[in-house]
Amino acid sequence: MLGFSDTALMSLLSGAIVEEMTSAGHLRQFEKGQLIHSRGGGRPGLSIILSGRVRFGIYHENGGYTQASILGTGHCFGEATLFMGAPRAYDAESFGATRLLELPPQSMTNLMQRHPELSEALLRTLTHRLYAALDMADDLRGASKEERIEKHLRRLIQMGGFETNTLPIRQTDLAFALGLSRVSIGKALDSLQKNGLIRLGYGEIELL
Amino acid sequence: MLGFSDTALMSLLSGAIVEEMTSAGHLRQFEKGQLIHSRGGGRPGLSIILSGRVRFGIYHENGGYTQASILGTGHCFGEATLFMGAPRAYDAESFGATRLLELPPQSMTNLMQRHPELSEALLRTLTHRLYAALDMADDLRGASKEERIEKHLRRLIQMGGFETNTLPIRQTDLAFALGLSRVSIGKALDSLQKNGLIRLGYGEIELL
DNA sequence: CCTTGAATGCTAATATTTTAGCATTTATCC
DNA sequence: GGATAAATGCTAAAATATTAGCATTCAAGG
Repeated sequence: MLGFSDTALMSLLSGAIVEEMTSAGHLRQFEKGQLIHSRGGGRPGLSIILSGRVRFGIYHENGGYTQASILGTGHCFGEATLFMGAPRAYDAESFGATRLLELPPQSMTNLMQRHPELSEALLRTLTHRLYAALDMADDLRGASKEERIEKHLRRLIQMGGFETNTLPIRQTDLAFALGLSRVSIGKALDSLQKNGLIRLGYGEIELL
Repeated sequence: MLGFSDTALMSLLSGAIVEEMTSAGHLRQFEKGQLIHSRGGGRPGLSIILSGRVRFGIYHENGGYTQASILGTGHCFGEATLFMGAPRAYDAESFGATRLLELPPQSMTNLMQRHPELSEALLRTLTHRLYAALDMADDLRGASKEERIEKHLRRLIQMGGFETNTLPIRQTDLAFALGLSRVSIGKALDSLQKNGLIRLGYGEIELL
């Protein structure tokens, strides 16, 4: 399971189940920057990222964009459509060339009934995701700008499964993601760079 | 299942399973304001709130307190100790007279293997909690003070299972929970009250 | 009903953040 | 290598939030 984050669904499943899921689901391929589904709509089902990365966020009517998170290879999404019957909460788009395994609700119910291991793996990933979200909320209200940025970058690397520590992210995205203005982010990034914690590039940030 | 939030674990389980869980677990009783477990420690296991309410937060060394959330009757907590092997993330204390059903990890594994329904119910609650947390994070970065306060109060009522819309909460707690100063919270509450959305009391806030 | 501690209300100086604008740098495409 | 669009850097005024202090109101217990 090379390159997977160890909290990703796929790294918690045995090869036998993965095979069975592969034959039960169906494959979708995306090139860089294609829309996977829109907020509010989308077919229900669980999607598993076989390769690549998916970026979640909201495209606003005024043209702005709020990035919520990035999930990398091995992670799944769409749990809310399965377990809450909810529509898609975010716009999702491929962040690079991406292959998805899509499992309709029926297949998932079927698989979970025959394999308690699958339910357990889902419980583990969701618990990890829940605590990551709670941690993020804690940061948003408690931590300083600099701490918030550093933690956010670490989370992106962790969940996005980036091999290197260089993230392809604009300061504008960071600003939206952390609820601050670009000027504030700029100052904080500057101070982080001066302390040797990060290196700033054009459209990218490296965590040292 | 009267009085339960419909996203609570107990409202998703059949009577048969509840009975079996009751005999497998063991009961703990608390009076108002007793410590249930401390952040960083705690025995592993799933706790289910049979009656009452539990308040989660962090007591700081400097004497301050940061309230994270309140869970009401029917909800469970401690998933992280089961599914992540993590220590307790928050200090937990009974918010009123409270009865807990505690299930050690072994019993839970056992029960989940024999009852796929239990796993599914857990998946549902956790998904709900995850999206509530993501929603909270969205609010923290995007929304105005007033919106943040209103949404936070609604979440407290929803998750805490308060029958009435009157929450026993101090403005100081709200300030900590939302990462703002008491002065800011005071102003925002004042404006909300003037718009007829809330009613302020001494140590309590009513959502209208 | 009086006392006491806790919670809220209020204020002004200080600090921080945003806004809006323009300048500069960078990567890409011809 | 020149043109172009996108991203970052920078600035100062305006808006907003925090801090710290004290005054006031409230609830509970004697």
